[in-house]
Amino acid sequence: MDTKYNPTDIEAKWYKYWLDNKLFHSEPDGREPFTVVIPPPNVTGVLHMGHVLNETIQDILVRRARQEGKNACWVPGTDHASIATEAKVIKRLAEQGIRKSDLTREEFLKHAWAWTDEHGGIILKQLRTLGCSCDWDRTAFTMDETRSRAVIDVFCDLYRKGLIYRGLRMVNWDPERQTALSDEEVIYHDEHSHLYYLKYYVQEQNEVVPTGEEGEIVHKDDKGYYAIVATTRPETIMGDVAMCINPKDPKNHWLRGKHVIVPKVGRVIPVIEDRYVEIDFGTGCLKVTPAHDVNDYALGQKYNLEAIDIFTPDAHLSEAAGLYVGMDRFECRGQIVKDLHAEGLLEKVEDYDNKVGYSERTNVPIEPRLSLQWFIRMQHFADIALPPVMNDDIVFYPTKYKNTYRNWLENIKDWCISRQLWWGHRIPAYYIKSILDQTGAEAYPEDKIMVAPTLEEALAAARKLPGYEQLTADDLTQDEGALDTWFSSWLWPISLFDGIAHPDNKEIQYYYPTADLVTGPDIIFFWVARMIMAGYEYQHNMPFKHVYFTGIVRDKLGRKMSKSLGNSPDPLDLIARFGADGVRMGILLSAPAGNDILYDDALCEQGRNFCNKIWNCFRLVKGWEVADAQQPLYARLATDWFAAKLAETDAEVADLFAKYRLSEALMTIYKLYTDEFSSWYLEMVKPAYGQPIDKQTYEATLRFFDRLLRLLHPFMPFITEELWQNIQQRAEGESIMVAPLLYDKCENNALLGKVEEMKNIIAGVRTIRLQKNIAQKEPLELQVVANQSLGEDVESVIAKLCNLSAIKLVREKAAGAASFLSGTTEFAVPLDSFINVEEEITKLKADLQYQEGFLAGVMKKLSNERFVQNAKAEIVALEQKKKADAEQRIRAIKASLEALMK
RNA sequence: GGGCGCUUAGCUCAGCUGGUUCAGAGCGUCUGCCUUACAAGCAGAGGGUCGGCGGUUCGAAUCCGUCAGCGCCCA
Repeated sequence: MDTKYNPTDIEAKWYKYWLDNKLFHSEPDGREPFTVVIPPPNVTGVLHMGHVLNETIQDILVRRARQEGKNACWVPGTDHASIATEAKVIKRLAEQGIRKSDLTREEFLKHAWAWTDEHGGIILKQLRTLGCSCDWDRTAFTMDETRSRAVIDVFCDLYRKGLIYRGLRMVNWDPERQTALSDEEVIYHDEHSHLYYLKYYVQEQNEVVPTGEEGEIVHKDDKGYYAIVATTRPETIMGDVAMCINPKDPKNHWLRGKHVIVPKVGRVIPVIEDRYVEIDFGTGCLKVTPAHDVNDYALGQKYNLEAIDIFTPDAHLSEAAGLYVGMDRFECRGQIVKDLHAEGLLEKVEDYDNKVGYSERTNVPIEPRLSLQWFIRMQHFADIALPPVMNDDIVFYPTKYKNTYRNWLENIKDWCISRQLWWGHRIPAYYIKSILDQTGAEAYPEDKIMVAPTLEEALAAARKLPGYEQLTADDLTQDEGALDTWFSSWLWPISLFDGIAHPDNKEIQYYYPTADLVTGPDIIFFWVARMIMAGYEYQHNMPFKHVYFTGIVRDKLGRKMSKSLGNSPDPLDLIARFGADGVRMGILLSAPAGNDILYDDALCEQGRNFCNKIWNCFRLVKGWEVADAQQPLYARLATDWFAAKLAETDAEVADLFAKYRLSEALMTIYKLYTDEFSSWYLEMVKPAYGQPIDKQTYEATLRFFDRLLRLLHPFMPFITEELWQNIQQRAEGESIMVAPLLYDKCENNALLGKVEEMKNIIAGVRTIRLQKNIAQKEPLELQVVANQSLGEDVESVIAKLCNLSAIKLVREKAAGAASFLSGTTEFAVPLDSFINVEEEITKLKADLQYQEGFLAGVMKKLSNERFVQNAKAEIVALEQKKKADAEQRIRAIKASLEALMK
């Protein structure tokens, strides 16, 4: 064996072995199922550090479940990411000089599929290098046949149930992609902008009568009376249809019932009154632009105002604006401000910080826009999805996200599910052309929309309408929109098992509900909440039992990883450098659930080093010659002790898994390997150079190794398989992957305590060697100041590890000895020439001072009557024990000091 | 503006149903070692008045209040 572990070839070898033996594949059987569905990455995406974290965690859970004898099934797949993918396709077409508008929908989709075929699945291939044990036979895509069918069926079903409606609403419009977005796809950023104060002259100049009440503010210049409106968006004044004041605002009462003239535009608009207006914002006068602001739209509805849409879909000024036609919205802002200023219509400009919504996908400022879109009524879904999380049928890790979840569901808004895109599932709604031609889509009568999975079914339904019996397919035209990608993702745990079309099929019955979902809290609304809704709606059950929220992977300075910063390492490159096992350990080590992880190469380095450590442990053990000899006392103690230690750790790790504290579980195993197994156990049993080991100890050691490898396997699948295959000859197809965890029950707290004490003594002798600079090969004598010996077995280990010539029980230690305390017992190493009396005295005095201080603290407690009365009996007894121990130690130290000072 | 969370060693975090010599872990740092599995290693050591203040209690990192700083979500 090499002295160093070389992961590259070994990893490729075992991944192929696992695939060849179909070890990832699952079929329903009599075992308990353990299902995980992958959060489908974007089909055209590539592996990044966030995926590494997320998929590693899933793989750990899945592999552990497999070891526990469950029928583990991890279903992989990708989603079509309609906006992102369509954008990429458009960009590529543009490079070829093709515009989307030059193509028909069908032609465009051909390009999109070509792109998908070309890039799709790259990320899934990359997951293999990470060791992910997905059932690749089940790989799915949100736009494949089964998943598409589910989407269309659900749309039709919800429409039939009255839970989907079409309506003219103010939506978040992405002018870049020219599509509506859901509320969740809008990200708000703080922005330093300006508040522009515009002059709106009163139409009825001669009728102005100041009320004279306290607080009234009347504006007048040589052109007459005017009102001032403060706005952040002066470019929208072309859409103004009213000015609104608060009826309780004395500043503006004089404007009641008047009309004002929109500056520059010249339109005369009424002054209306509504308590919605904030009296203290700006001047208390609000311009009302129903077509371009959500709140204004509501006001417009209430007061029956016209909505003038002044923008084109790409956010340029439209003909309806009358002015600045064809100009970009922000360019227009600059220009109109200049013009207003020039005409004396701009009273002043103030700095102002506000929040501006941006498209999550294109990062372009959102334009609120009135348009006809499809929505899902969400109250029903909120009602079915809230209780299971609140009463812990579905458990979130960490639990703090329960609050987030509740807040969202309790303030649920309808979900805009239509997108003006081609790449995605086309909305299965059909309109009758003749009506459409006459009336236009927006006025299309709601009761004459045919929603059906296919054109044929839509036609059949349409023909049942009185007067439409003779309709042909040509008379129907399908809605141009596509559905939000999340409308397919929310069905994922069900549609993966074809549970929408066939809700009672064998697979969905077996695999659903899934066990664990691992995802980021950023998509708790987008995805997690909606899957819960769909789960209860279509399977009448939760989609998963546990949700593990990961943190965000940041760089070591705490910055988000991003392309522009260039601070995101390429996972494949890391795997090449540190091995997949090393990277898995690195990413997991400092990733407690829900906490952001500050990635540092040093973490992967630690992982790689750990692999090397395990490798070398194995090298040592496999290098031993075995002899048919009696097991030495020290080895007997070592094997008994490690069996107990391993059992203890098994329980700890099981507990940590149950709490989803995977990072801590790995750390616990890491310490078991490095501290207990390598540094203590192996050193204890290791035969002298060139000597063989007895058979009994050797076999126990191999058994320990086997158990250790199985325990670690979910975290580091490759190296554990490699070594496990080398512990002994394995049959073809056998794998640690499917080898159950071994639990040799072996509780022995007394033994564990005894060995911990032994370790202290050994550490004490080692410290003396280091301090006195005495080489290990120089034998020493150890004196135990006590009435009772430590026991033959313990002594044999101490003698072995400390290279002692003798361990002697003494009543008084030798003069000129270096001493230390372990527990309440004093130990001494006679040193004669090595001892430095001054140093020893200083050390002992410091120790004495600490012990006396400690005793004083204990005494203070014990002399406090209220403590003795109120505290639990065992607490008081403990303090008394502390007191006795401290007194004993103080006596010992004092005796040593006296001896030294003689 | 509403809500949630965080502040413990140089760094990243655990501990927080109050009481074991409770102030911990990993990494880093320092010291000594190329000891015949591993220098990607071994053996040791140092390091924090648990964000500030106040309160409850016999007893507070842990419970309550308050202030400061940081972060996230929603509007």
